[in-house]
Amino acid sequence: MDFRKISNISVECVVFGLDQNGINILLSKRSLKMYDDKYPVIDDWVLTGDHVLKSERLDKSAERIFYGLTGLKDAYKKQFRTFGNPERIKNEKDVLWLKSRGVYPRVMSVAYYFLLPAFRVKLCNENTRWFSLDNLPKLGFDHSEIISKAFNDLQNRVVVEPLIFEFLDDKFTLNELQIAYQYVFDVEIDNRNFRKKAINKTYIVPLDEKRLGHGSKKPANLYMFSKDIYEKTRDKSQIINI
Amino acid sequence: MDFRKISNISVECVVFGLDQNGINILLSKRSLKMYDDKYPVIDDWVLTGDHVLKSERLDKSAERIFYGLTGLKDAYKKQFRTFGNPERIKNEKDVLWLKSRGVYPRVMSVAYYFLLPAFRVKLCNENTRWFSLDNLPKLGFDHSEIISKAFNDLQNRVVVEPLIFEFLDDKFTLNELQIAYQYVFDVEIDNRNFRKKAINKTYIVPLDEKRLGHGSKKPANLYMFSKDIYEKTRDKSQIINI
DNA sequence: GCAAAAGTGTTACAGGTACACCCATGT
DNA sequence: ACATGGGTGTACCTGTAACACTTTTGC
Repeated sequence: MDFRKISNISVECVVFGLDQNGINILLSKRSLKMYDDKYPVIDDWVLTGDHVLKSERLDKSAERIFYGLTGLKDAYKKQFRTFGNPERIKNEKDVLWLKSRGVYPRVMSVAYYFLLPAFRVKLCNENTRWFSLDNLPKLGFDHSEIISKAFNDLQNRVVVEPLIFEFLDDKFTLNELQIAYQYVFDVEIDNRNFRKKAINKTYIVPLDEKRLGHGSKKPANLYMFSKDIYEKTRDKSQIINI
Repeated sequence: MDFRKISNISVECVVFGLDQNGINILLSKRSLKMYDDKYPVIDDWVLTGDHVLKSERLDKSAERIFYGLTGLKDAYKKQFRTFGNPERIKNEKDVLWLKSRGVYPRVMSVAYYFLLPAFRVKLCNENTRWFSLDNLPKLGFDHSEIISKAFNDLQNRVVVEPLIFEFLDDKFTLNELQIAYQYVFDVEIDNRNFRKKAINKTYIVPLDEKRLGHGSKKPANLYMFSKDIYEKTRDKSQIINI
Protein backbone atom coordinates (compact mmCIF):
# COMPACT_ATOMS: atom_id res chain seq x y z
CA MET A 1 0.00 0.00 0.00
CA ASP A 2 1.37 3.32 -1.07
CA PHE A 3 0.07 6.14 1.13
CA ARG A 4 1.47 9.03 -0.86
CA LYS A 5 -1.08 11.38 -2.34
CA ILE A 6 -1.68 11.84 -6.03
CA SER A 7 -1.08 15.54 -6.42
CA ASN A 8 -3.55 16.28 -9.20
CA ILE A 9 -6.48 14.06 -8.25
CA SER A 10 -8.85 14.59 -5.38
CA VAL A 11 -12.19 13.28 -4.21
CA GLU A 12 -14.84 15.71 -2.97
CA CYS A 13 -17.81 14.64 -0.89
CA VAL A 14 -21.25 16.20 -0.92
CA VAL A 15 -23.10 14.88 2.11
CA PHE A 16 -26.88 15.30 1.93
CA GLY A 17 -28.67 14.87 5.23
CA LEU A 18 -32.43 15.05 5.64
CA ASP A 19 -34.08 16.35 8.79
CA GLN A 20 -37.50 17.82 9.70
CA ASN A 21 -36.62 21.09 8.05
CA GLY A 22 -35.40 19.78 4.74
CA ILE A 23 -32.23 18.80 3.00
CA ASN A 24 -28.92 19.83 4.47
CA ILE A 25 -25.31 19.74 3.39
CA LEU A 26 -22.37 19.02 5.60
CA LEU A 27 -19.64 21.63 5.22
CA SER A 28 -16.22 22.15 6.75
CA LYS A 29 -14.67 25.38 7.74
CA ARG A 30 -11.72 26.54 5.69
CA SER A 31 -9.52 29.05 7.38
CA LEU A 32 -6.10 30.41 6.68
CA LYS A 33 -4.19 32.61 9.07
CA MET A 34 -1.25 34.58 7.80
CA TYR A 35 -0.51 37.85 9.54
CA ASP A 36 -2.88 37.81 12.42
CA ASP A 37 -4.48 34.99 14.34
CA LYS A 38 -7.67 36.92 14.92
CA TYR A 39 -8.39 37.92 11.36
CA PRO A 40 -7.75 35.02 9.06
CA VAL A 41 -7.22 35.75 5.39
CA ILE A 42 -9.60 32.99 4.49
CA ASP A 43 -12.52 32.03 6.66
CA ASP A 44 -15.34 30.32 4.83
CA TRP A 45 -16.98 26.94 4.19
CA VAL A 46 -16.22 24.20 1.70
CA LEU A 47 -17.02 20.62 0.88
CA THR A 48 -14.70 18.06 2.33
CA GLY A 49 -12.23 16.39 0.06
CA ASP A 50 -8.76 15.04 -0.09
CA HIS A 51 -6.22 13.80 -2.54
CA VAL A 52 -6.46 10.20 -3.63
CA LEU A 53 -3.69 7.95 -2.35
CA LYS A 54 -1.41 6.27 -4.83
CA SER A 55 -2.78 2.80 -4.31
CA GLU A 56 -6.29 3.63 -3.19
CA ARG A 57 -9.49 2.95 -5.14
CA LEU A 58 -11.64 6.00 -5.78
CA ASP A 59 -14.53 4.54 -3.81
CA LYS A 60 -12.28 3.82 -0.86
CA SER A 61 -10.99 7.33 -0.99
CA ALA A 62 -14.53 8.66 -0.79
CA GLU A 63 -15.31 6.34 2.10
CA ARG A 64 -12.19 7.42 3.94
CA ILE A 65 -13.08 11.08 3.62
CA PHE A 66 -16.68 10.44 4.61
CA TYR A 67 -15.55 8.47 7.63
CA GLY A 68 -13.24 11.27 8.71
CA LEU A 69 -16.11 13.68 8.44
CA THR A 70 -18.93 11.73 10.05
CA GLY A 71 -17.43 8.72 11.81
CA LEU A 72 -19.77 6.56 9.71
CA LYS A 73 -18.97 3.68 7.43
CA ASP A 74 -22.24 2.77 5.83
CA ALA A 75 -24.12 5.28 3.81
CA TYR A 76 -25.31 5.35 0.26
CA LYS A 77 -22.73 6.96 -1.99
CA LYS A 78 -22.68 7.80 -5.64
CA GLN A 79 -19.87 9.05 -7.82
CA PHE A 80 -21.72 11.55 -9.97
CA ARG A 81 -19.19 13.69 -11.83
CA THR A 82 -15.61 14.81 -12.20
CA PHE A 83 -14.69 18.46 -12.19
CA GLY A 84 -11.39 19.25 -13.78
CA ASN A 85 -11.40 22.35 -15.89
CA PRO A 86 -8.14 24.27 -15.84
CA GLU A 87 -9.84 27.56 -15.03
CA ARG A 88 -11.80 25.95 -12.22
CA ILE A 89 -9.77 27.64 -9.52
CA LYS A 90 -9.42 31.30 -10.38
CA ASN A 91 -10.69 33.11 -7.33
CA GLU A 92 -7.88 34.83 -5.47
CA LYS A 93 -8.58 33.16 -2.15
CA ASP A 94 -8.71 29.72 -3.68
CA VAL A 95 -5.36 30.20 -5.40
CA LEU A 96 -3.89 31.44 -2.16
CA TRP A 97 -5.25 28.42 -0.31
CA LEU A 98 -3.77 25.97 -2.75
CA LYS A 99 -0.42 27.74 -2.66
CA SER A 100 -0.41 27.51 1.12
CA ARG A 101 -0.76 23.76 0.67
CA GLY A 102 1.81 23.49 -2.10
CA VAL A 103 -0.70 21.97 -4.49
CA TYR A 104 -0.46 21.96 -8.26
CA PRO A 105 -3.28 24.20 -9.42
CA ARG A 106 -5.04 21.94 -11.94
CA VAL A 107 -6.73 19.29 -9.86
CA MET A 108 -9.32 16.82 -11.04
CA SER A 109 -11.95 16.41 -8.39
CA VAL A 110 -13.95 13.24 -8.59
CA ALA A 111 -17.16 14.17 -6.80
CA TYR A 112 -19.37 11.85 -4.77
CA TYR A 113 -22.57 12.46 -2.94
CA PHE A 114 -23.77 10.65 0.15
CA LEU A 115 -27.33 10.32 1.39
CA LEU A 116 -28.41 9.77 4.95
CA PRO A 117 -30.80 10.93 7.67
CA ALA A 118 -29.07 13.88 9.28
CA PHE A 119 -29.48 12.57 12.83
CA ARG A 120 -26.98 9.77 12.17
CA VAL A 121 -24.11 12.21 12.15
CA LYS A 122 -22.85 13.20 15.57
CA LEU A 123 -21.08 16.48 15.14
CA CYS A 124 -18.27 16.98 17.59
CA ASN A 125 -16.43 20.09 16.57
CA GLU A 126 -17.09 23.58 15.37
CA ASN A 127 -15.41 23.07 12.04
CA THR A 128 -18.08 20.87 10.59
CA ARG A 129 -21.75 21.60 10.46
CA TRP A 130 -25.00 21.25 8.52
CA PHE A 131 -26.29 24.02 6.29
CA SER A 132 -29.72 24.02 4.78
CA LEU A 133 -29.48 23.31 1.06
CA ASP A 134 -31.54 26.35 0.22
CA ASN A 135 -29.58 28.66 2.42
CA LEU A 136 -25.94 27.87 1.79
CA PRO A 137 -23.18 30.32 2.61
CA LYS A 138 -20.85 31.53 -0.11
CA LEU A 139 -18.55 28.59 -0.73
CA GLY A 140 -14.91 28.34 -1.68
CA PHE A 141 -13.64 26.91 -4.96
CA ASP A 142 -16.38 25.77 -7.35
CA HIS A 143 -18.19 23.96 -4.60
CA SER A 144 -21.51 25.69 -5.15
CA GLU A 145 -21.53 24.31 -8.65
CA ILE A 146 -20.59 20.85 -7.42
CA ILE A 147 -23.48 20.88 -4.97
CA SER A 148 -25.99 22.02 -7.54
CA LYS A 149 -24.88 19.36 -9.99
CA ALA A 150 -25.08 16.78 -7.22
CA PHE A 151 -28.60 17.78 -6.28
CA ASN A 152 -29.66 17.73 -9.88
CA ASP A 153 -28.33 14.23 -10.34
CA LEU A 154 -30.00 13.18 -7.13
CA GLN A 155 -33.39 14.44 -8.27
CA ASN A 156 -33.11 12.54 -11.53
CA ARG A 157 -32.02 9.38 -9.83
CA VAL A 158 -34.72 9.38 -7.21
CA VAL A 159 -37.25 9.05 -10.04
CA VAL A 160 -35.59 5.91 -11.28
CA GLU A 161 -34.04 4.26 -8.24
CA PRO A 162 -35.25 3.77 -4.67
CA LEU A 163 -32.83 6.31 -3.24
CA ILE A 164 -35.40 8.15 -1.19
CA PHE A 165 -35.16 5.48 1.51
CA GLU A 166 -31.51 6.35 2.05
CA PHE A 167 -32.70 9.58 3.64
CA LEU A 168 -34.78 7.73 6.20
CA ASP A 169 -34.11 5.56 9.17
CA ASP A 170 -34.52 1.82 8.53
CA LYS A 171 -37.94 2.03 10.10
CA PHE A 172 -39.95 5.01 8.98
CA THR A 173 -43.51 6.31 8.95
CA LEU A 174 -45.39 7.04 5.75
CA ASN A 175 -45.48 10.70 6.64
CA GLU A 176 -41.73 10.77 6.89
CA LEU A 177 -41.51 9.21 3.47
CA GLN A 178 -43.92 11.77 2.06
CA ILE A 179 -41.97 14.64 3.56
CA ALA A 180 -38.77 13.27 2.06
CA TYR A 181 -40.30 13.33 -1.40
CA GLN A 182 -41.64 16.80 -0.82
CA TYR A 183 -38.25 18.15 0.06
CA VAL A 184 -36.41 16.39 -2.71
CA PHE A 185 -38.76 17.65 -5.41
CA ASP A 186 -39.97 20.81 -3.71
CA VAL A 187 -43.61 19.89 -4.21
CA GLU A 188 -46.66 19.37 -2.01
CA ILE A 189 -48.27 15.95 -2.08
CA ASP A 190 -51.79 15.05 -1.04
CA ASN A 191 -51.47 12.88 2.03
CA ARG A 192 -54.41 10.52 1.32
CA ASN A 193 -53.37 9.82 -2.24
CA PHE A 194 -49.78 9.38 -1.23
CA ARG A 195 -50.64 6.79 1.41
CA LYS A 196 -52.76 4.79 -1.00
CA LYS A 197 -49.93 4.70 -3.48
CA ALA A 198 -47.33 3.84 -0.90
CA ILE A 199 -49.40 1.10 0.75
CA ASN A 200 -49.89 -0.53 -2.65
CA LYS A 201 -46.16 -0.91 -3.14
CA THR A 202 -45.25 -4.37 -1.99
CA TYR A 203 -41.71 -3.29 -1.23
CA ILE A 204 -42.89 -0.82 1.40
CA VAL A 205 -43.49 -3.31 4.14
CA PRO A 206 -45.70 -2.47 7.16
CA LEU A 207 -44.23 -3.50 10.49
CA ASP A 208 -46.03 -4.50 13.68
CA GLU A 209 -44.50 -1.59 15.43
CA LYS A 210 -45.36 1.98 16.18
CA ARG A 211 -43.32 5.03 16.89
CA LEU A 212 -44.17 7.42 19.67
CA GLY A 213 -43.20 10.98 20.18
CA HIS A 214 -41.93 13.12 17.31
CA GLY A 215 -44.36 15.88 18.21
CA SER A 216 -47.40 13.73 17.60
CA LYS A 217 -49.58 12.22 20.28
CA LYS A 218 -50.86 9.29 18.29
CA PRO A 219 -48.22 6.67 17.60
CA ALA A 220 -47.48 6.17 13.90
CA ASN A 221 -47.14 2.86 12.15
CA LEU A 222 -43.66 2.00 10.99
CA TYR A 223 -42.64 0.62 7.63
CA MET A 224 -39.46 -0.65 6.08
CA PHE A 225 -38.17 -0.76 2.53
CA SER A 226 -37.42 -4.19 1.11
CA LYS A 227 -34.78 -3.93 -1.56
CA ASP A 228 -35.34 -7.57 -2.27
CA ILE A 229 -38.99 -7.21 -3.15
CA TYR A 230 -38.24 -4.01 -5.01
CA GLU A 231 -35.83 -5.74 -7.31
CA LYS A 232 -38.03 -8.74 -7.88
CA THR A 233 -41.16 -6.77 -8.70
CA ARG A 234 -39.51 -4.04 -10.71
CA ASP A 235 -40.59 -4.06 -14.33
CA LYS A 236 -39.80 -2.05 -17.37
CA SER A 237 -43.31 -1.07 -18.38
CA GLN A 238 -43.31 2.12 -16.31
CA ILE A 239 -40.70 3.29 -18.65
CA ILE A 240 -42.04 4.86 -21.72
CA ASN A 241 -42.85 8.29 -20.36
CA ILE A 242 -41.62 9.60 -23.68
CA MET B 1 -2.35 27.00 -24.52
CA ASP B 2 -0.28 24.14 -23.24
CA PHE B 3 -0.52 21.10 -25.51
CA ARG B 4 1.40 18.68 -23.34
CA LYS B 5 -0.56 15.71 -22.12
CA ILE B 6 -1.43 15.06 -18.51
CA SER B 7 0.10 11.66 -18.02
CA ASN B 8 -2.35 10.22 -15.52
CA ILE B 9 -5.66 11.59 -16.80
CA SER B 10 -7.47 10.47 -19.91
CA VAL B 11 -10.90 10.85 -21.46
CA GLU B 12 -12.62 7.80 -22.95
CA CYS B 13 -15.51 8.06 -25.38
CA VAL B 14 -18.36 5.60 -25.69
CA VAL B 15 -20.16 6.42 -28.94
CA PHE B 16 -23.68 4.99 -29.16
CA GLY B 17 -25.14 4.96 -32.65
CA LEU B 18 -28.63 3.77 -33.48
CA ASP B 19 -29.50 2.13 -36.76
CA GLN B 20 -32.25 -0.20 -38.03
CA ASN B 21 -30.70 -3.14 -36.26
CA GLY B 22 -30.27 -1.61 -32.85
CA ILE B 23 -27.72 0.18 -30.77
CA ASN B 24 -24.10 0.11 -31.86
CA ILE B 25 -20.80 1.16 -30.36
CA LEU B 26 -17.95 2.70 -32.25
CA LEU B 27 -14.67 0.94 -31.54
CA SER B 28 -11.09 1.39 -32.68
CA LYS B 29 -8.62 -1.29 -33.45
CA ARG B 30 -5.70 -1.66 -31.09
CA SER B 31 -2.74 -3.48 -32.48
CA LEU B 32 0.83 -3.89 -31.38
CA LYS B 33 3.51 -5.49 -33.49
CA MET B 34 6.71 -6.62 -31.87
CA TYR B 35 8.46 -9.55 -33.43
CA ASP B 36 6.51 -10.14 -36.56
CA ASP B 37 4.45 -7.82 -38.70
CA LYS B 38 1.98 -10.53 -39.59
CA TYR B 39 1.17 -11.72 -36.11
CA PRO B 40 0.74 -8.75 -33.82
CA VAL B 41 1.05 -9.36 -30.10
CA ILE B 42 -2.07 -7.35 -29.54
CA ASP B 43 -4.89 -7.15 -32.04
CA ASP B 44 -8.25 -6.30 -30.57
CA TRP B 45 -10.79 -3.49 -30.15
CA VAL B 46 -11.09 -0.68 -27.64
CA LEU B 47 -12.92 2.53 -26.95
CA THR B 48 -11.25 5.65 -28.19
CA GLY B 49 -9.60 7.89 -25.68
CA ASP B 50 -6.67 10.16 -25.15
CA HIS B 51 -4.86 11.99 -22.45
CA VAL B 52 -6.19 15.37 -21.45
CA LEU B 53 -4.00 18.30 -22.45
CA LYS B 54 -2.54 20.51 -19.75
CA SER B 55 -4.75 23.48 -20.48
CA GLU B 56 -7.77 21.74 -21.96
CA ARG B 57 -11.23 21.49 -20.39
CA LEU B 58 -12.52 17.96 -19.94
CA ASP B 59 -15.46 18.61 -22.24
CA LYS B 60 -13.18 19.96 -24.93
CA SER B 61 -11.01 16.94 -24.63
CA ALA B 62 -14.02 14.69 -25.18
CA GLU B 63 -15.06 16.77 -28.17
CA ARG B 64 -11.59 16.62 -29.65
CA ILE B 65 -11.47 12.85 -29.37
CA PHE B 66 -14.97 12.49 -30.76
CA TYR B 67 -14.10 14.74 -33.65
CA GLY B 68 -11.01 12.72 -34.46
CA LEU B 69 -13.11 9.60 -34.46
CA THR B 70 -16.16 10.74 -36.40
CA GLY B 71 -15.36 14.07 -38.03
CA LEU B 72 -18.41 15.47 -36.22
CA LYS B 73 -18.68 18.42 -33.90
CA ASP B 74 -22.24 18.38 -32.68
CA ALA B 75 -23.58 15.41 -30.85
CA TYR B 76 -25.09 14.95 -27.46
CA LYS B 77 -22.44 14.08 -24.92
CA LYS B 78 -22.55 13.23 -21.27
CA GLN B 79 -19.79 12.75 -18.78
CA PHE B 80 -21.10 9.80 -16.81
CA ARG B 81 -18.31 8.39 -14.67
CA THR B 82 -14.62 8.31 -13.87
CA PHE B 83 -12.74 5.04 -13.72
CA GLY B 84 -9.55 5.15 -11.77
CA ASN B 85 -8.94 2.13 -9.62
CA PRO B 86 -5.29 1.18 -9.27
CA GLU B 87 -5.95 -2.43 -10.24
CA ARG B 88 -7.95 -1.37 -13.28
CA ILE B 89 -5.26 -2.43 -15.71
CA LYS B 90 -4.03 -5.87 -14.75
CA ASN B 91 -4.40 -7.92 -17.91
CA GLU B 92 -1.05 -8.79 -19.43
CA LYS B 93 -1.80 -7.33 -22.83
CA ASP B 94 -3.02 -4.06 -21.37
CA VAL B 95 0.10 -3.66 -19.28
CA LEU B 96 2.22 -4.40 -22.33
CA TRP B 97 0.33 -1.85 -24.36
CA LEU B 98 0.79 0.89 -21.80
CA LYS B 99 4.49 0.09 -21.47
CA SER B 100 4.86 0.36 -25.24
CA ARG B 101 3.47 3.88 -24.91
CA GLY B 102 5.52 4.78 -21.87
CA VAL B 103 2.45 5.56 -19.81
CA TYR B 104 2.24 5.59 -16.06
CA PRO B 105 0.01 2.68 -15.14
CA ARG B 106 -2.54 4.35 -12.86
CA VAL B 107 -4.65 6.46 -15.16
CA MET B 108 -7.92 8.10 -14.31
CA SER B 109 -10.26 7.82 -17.24
CA VAL B 110 -13.07 10.33 -17.30
CA ALA B 111 -15.68 8.57 -19.42
CA TYR B 112 -18.20 10.24 -21.72
CA TYR B 113 -20.88 8.80 -23.88
CA PHE B 114 -22.17 10.29 -27.11
CA LEU B 115 -25.55 9.64 -28.74
CA LEU B 116 -26.31 9.94 -32.43
CA PRO B 117 -27.98 8.22 -35.34
CA ALA B 118 -25.34 5.89 -36.72
CA PHE B 119 -25.68 7.09 -40.31
CA ARG B 120 -24.15 10.46 -39.42
CA VAL B 121 -20.74 8.90 -39.05
CA LYS B 122 -18.87 8.34 -42.30
CA LEU B 123 -16.35 5.65 -41.63
CA CYS B 124 -13.26 5.97 -43.76
CA ASN B 125 -10.77 3.46 -42.50
CA GLU B 126 -10.58 -0.10 -41.34
CA ASN B 127 -9.47 0.81 -37.85
CA THR B 128 -12.79 2.17 -36.73
CA ARG B 129 -16.12 0.47 -36.99
CA TRP B 130 -19.51 -0.11 -35.44
CA PHE B 131 -20.24 -3.15 -33.31
CA SER B 132 -23.70 -4.12 -32.18
CA LEU B 133 -24.07 -3.45 -28.47
CA ASP B 134 -25.32 -6.95 -27.83
CA ASN B 135 -22.56 -8.60 -29.76
CA LEU B 136 -19.37 -6.86 -28.75
CA PRO B 137 -15.97 -8.46 -29.20
CA LYS B 138 -13.73 -9.02 -26.21
CA LEU B 139 -12.39 -5.58 -25.42
CA GLY B 140 -9.08 -4.36 -24.09
CA PHE B 141 -8.64 -2.69 -20.69
CA ASP B 142 -11.82 -2.40 -18.64
CA HIS B 143 -13.73 -1.08 -21.60
CA SER B 144 -16.50 -3.67 -21.39
CA GLU B 145 -17.28 -2.41 -17.94
CA ILE B 146 -17.19 1.20 -19.10
CA ILE B 147 -19.68 0.42 -21.85
CA SER B 148 -22.04 -1.42 -19.60
CA LYS B 149 -21.98 1.41 -17.05
CA ALA B 150 -22.57 3.88 -19.86
CA PHE B 151 -25.55 1.99 -21.17
CA ASN B 152 -26.99 1.66 -17.73
CA ASP B 153 -26.72 5.39 -17.15
CA LEU B 154 -28.26 6.00 -20.55
CA GLN B 155 -31.27 3.84 -19.77
CA ASN B 156 -31.89 5.67 -16.52
CA ARG B 157 -31.51 9.05 -18.13
CA VAL B 158 -33.82 8.35 -21.03
CA VAL B 159 -36.65 7.93 -18.52
CA VAL B 160 -36.04 11.37 -17.12
CA GLU B 161 -34.68 13.44 -19.99
CA PRO B 162 -35.59 13.65 -23.69
CA LEU B 163 -32.42 11.90 -24.81
CA ILE B 164 -34.15 9.47 -27.10
CA PHE B 165 -34.33 12.14 -29.78
CA GLU B 166 -30.55 12.32 -29.92
CA PHE B 167 -30.62 8.92 -31.58
CA LEU B 168 -32.82 10.18 -34.39
CA ASP B 169 -32.44 12.52 -37.28
CA ASP B 170 -33.92 15.99 -36.75
CA LYS B 171 -36.95 14.87 -38.69
CA PHE B 172 -38.17 11.43 -37.78
CA THR B 173 -41.22 9.20 -38.12
CA LEU B 174 -43.19 7.91 -35.17
CA ASN B 175 -42.17 4.39 -36.02
CA GLU B 176 -38.53 5.36 -35.82
CA LEU B 177 -39.17 6.86 -32.41
CA GLN B 178 -40.90 3.71 -31.28
CA ILE B 179 -38.08 1.53 -32.51
CA ALA B 180 -35.58 3.69 -30.66
CA TYR B 181 -37.42 3.13 -27.40
CA GLN B 182 -37.68 -0.56 -28.09
CA TYR B 183 -33.96 -0.90 -28.55
CA VAL B 184 -33.01 1.25 -25.61
CA PHE B 185 -35.21 -0.67 -23.18
CA ASP B 186 -35.30 -3.99 -24.97
CA VAL B 187 -39.08 -4.13 -24.90
CA GLU B 188 -41.87 -4.43 -27.45
CA ILE B 189 -44.35 -1.60 -27.62
CA ASP B 190 -47.85 -1.70 -29.08
CA ASN B 191 -47.83 0.54 -32.12
CA ARG B 192 -51.34 1.96 -31.75
CA ASN B 193 -50.94 2.85 -28.12
CA PHE B 194 -47.54 4.31 -28.72
CA ARG B 195 -48.77 6.60 -31.49
CA LYS B 196 -51.61 7.88 -29.35
CA LYS B 197 -49.22 8.71 -26.55
CA ALA B 198 -46.68 10.32 -28.84
CA ILE B 199 -49.22 12.40 -30.75
CA ASN B 200 -50.54 13.77 -27.48
CA LYS B 201 -47.14 15.17 -26.54
CA THR B 202 -47.09 18.77 -27.63
CA TYR B 203 -43.31 18.70 -27.95
CA ILE B 204 -43.46 16.07 -30.66
CA VAL B 205 -44.42 18.35 -33.50
CA PRO B 206 -45.94 17.01 -36.73
CA LEU B 207 -44.44 18.45 -39.89
CA ASP B 208 -46.07 18.97 -43.30
CA GLU B 209 -43.60 16.65 -44.81
CA LYS B 210 -43.35 12.97 -45.61
CA ARG B 211 -40.47 10.61 -46.01
CA LEU B 212 -40.30 8.10 -48.81
CA GLY B 213 -38.30 4.95 -49.18
CA HIS B 214 -36.78 3.23 -46.18
CA GLY B 215 -38.20 -0.08 -47.29
CA SER B 216 -41.74 1.16 -47.07
CA LYS B 217 -43.92 2.02 -50.04
CA LYS B 218 -46.21 4.39 -48.23
CA PRO B 219 -44.57 7.65 -47.22
CA ALA B 220 -44.50 8.30 -43.49
CA ASN B 221 -45.28 11.56 -41.78
CA LEU B 222 -42.32 13.34 -40.25
CA TYR B 223 -42.12 14.88 -36.79
CA MET B 224 -39.62 16.94 -34.91
CA PHE B 225 -38.82 17.34 -31.24
CA SER B 226 -39.21 20.81 -29.78
CA LYS B 227 -36.92 21.23 -26.82
CA ASP B 228 -38.54 24.55 -26.23
CA ILE B 229 -42.01 23.17 -25.78
CA TYR B 230 -40.63 20.27 -23.80
CA GLU B 231 -39.05 22.55 -21.26
CA LYS B 232 -42.05 24.83 -20.99
CA THR B 233 -44.58 22.06 -20.51
CA ARG B 234 -42.47 19.84 -18.29
CA ASP B 235 -43.92 19.49 -14.83
CA LYS B 236 -42.92 17.73 -11.71
CA SER B 237 -46.10 15.80 -11.05
CA GLN B 238 -45.02 12.79 -13.08
CA ILE B 239 -42.41 12.37 -10.49
CA ILE B 240 -43.60 10.45 -7.55
CA ASN B 241 -43.26 6.95 -8.91
CA ILE B 242 -42.10 6.03 -5.43
C1' DG C 1 -52.51 -6.75 -57.99
C1' DC C 2 -49.38 -7.57 -54.49
C1' DA C 3 -45.93 -6.53 -51.14
C1' DA C 4 -44.62 -3.55 -47.25
C1' DA C 5 -44.83 -0.48 -43.98
C1' DA C 6 -48.10 3.43 -42.39
C1' DG C 7 -51.80 4.41 -40.02
C1' DT C 8 -56.27 3.99 -37.35
C1' DG C 9 -60.59 3.13 -33.00
C1' DT C 10 -62.97 0.90 -29.21
C1' DT C 11 -63.68 -1.14 -25.01
C1' DA C 12 -62.31 -2.42 -20.31
C1' DC C 13 -59.72 -1.50 -16.50
C1' DA C 14 -56.35 0.59 -13.42
C1' DG C 15 -54.67 4.27 -11.39
C1' DG C 16 -54.63 9.19 -10.44
C1' DT C 17 -56.79 13.41 -8.54
C1' DA C 18 -59.55 16.18 -5.71
C1' DC C 19 -61.41 16.71 -1.55
C1' DA C 20 -62.78 16.96 4.47
C1' DC C 21 -63.28 14.65 8.48
C1' DC C 22 -62.58 11.24 12.49
C1' DC C 23 -58.96 8.74 15.46
C1' DA C 24 -55.73 7.70 19.07
C1' DT C 25 -53.06 9.38 22.24
C1' DG C 26 -50.36 12.65 25.65
C1' DT C 27 -50.83 16.48 28.42
C1' DA D 1 -61.29 18.09 27.16
C1' DC D 2 -58.21 19.68 23.98
C1' DA D 3 -54.29 19.78 20.99
C1' DT D 4 -51.50 17.20 17.74
C1' DG D 5 -50.23 14.71 14.08
C1' DG D 6 -52.08 9.94 12.29
C1' DG D 7 -55.08 7.95 9.46
C1' DT D 8 -59.18 7.08 6.28
C1' DG D 9 -63.14 6.78 1.63
C1' DT D 10 -65.55 8.18 -2.51
C1' DA D 11 -66.64 9.91 -6.97
C1' DC D 12 -64.78 11.34 -11.11
C1' DC D 13 -61.71 11.28 -14.66
C1' DT D 14 -57.64 10.36 -17.21
C1' DG D 15 -54.56 7.34 -19.13
C1' DT D 16 -53.14 2.66 -20.29
C1' DA D 17 -53.59 -2.05 -22.20
C1' DA D 18 -55.30 -5.24 -25.29
C1' DC D 19 -56.58 -6.10 -29.63
C1' DA D 20 -56.92 -6.54 -35.97
C1' DC D 21 -57.75 -4.41 -40.01
C1' DT D 22 -57.51 -0.63 -43.80
C1' DT D 23 -54.61 2.68 -46.45
C1' DT D 24 -51.16 4.33 -49.46
C1' DT D 25 -47.78 3.80 -52.31
C1' DG D 26 -43.80 1.43 -55.34
C1' DC D 27 -42.92 -2.20 -58.08
